[in-house]
Amino acid sequence: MGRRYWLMKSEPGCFSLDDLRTSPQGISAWDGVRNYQARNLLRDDIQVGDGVLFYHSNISRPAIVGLARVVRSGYPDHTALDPRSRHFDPRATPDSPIWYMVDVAYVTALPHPLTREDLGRHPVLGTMDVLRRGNRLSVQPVTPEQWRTVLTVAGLMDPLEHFAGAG
DNA sequence: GCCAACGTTGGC
DNA sequence: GCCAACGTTGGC
Repeated sequence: MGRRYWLMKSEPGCFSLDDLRTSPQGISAWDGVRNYQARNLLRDDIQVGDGVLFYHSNISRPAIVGLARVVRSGYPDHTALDPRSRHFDPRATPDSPIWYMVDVAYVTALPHPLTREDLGRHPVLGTMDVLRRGNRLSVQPVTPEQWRTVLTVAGLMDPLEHFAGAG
């Protein structure tokens, strides 16, 4: 299986793209996910090298604000074992950790954030899961086409590159 | 701050 | 196994 792409949501007041950028070596665990569907993605599907769209939620202008990549695949989320953590889950044990996380590395901020309005009026991006009303999944799959389109619309990829070698 | 949508819990 | 109650998420 080749590289896959994901969108990860975070409230910037809790953990922002800038928090990731300024983490040691630009790397942080994506911890605290307490939803089984998202857990399954973290544990089973997300692989090293996968691309991540970093999305800021629960603010006045929610938006895709940057890119990250996965640098460690799923491993037990130890914050579930820590009674002092606000992500503590008394059901979790070292043998049965229940919750999983991955490590992600900062890649870049988008020159301009892509707001929901931006996404919604684009023919390709308008179908993204994140726009679906009531969708609360904090880790979501993104298609390769959506990934490429985000990069192009954000100005991170020269559209003329498609024609390289064509003449 | 409001509230709709969603996931989880727990009584039955 | 059903489903009402509850807590949380997250756009607006």
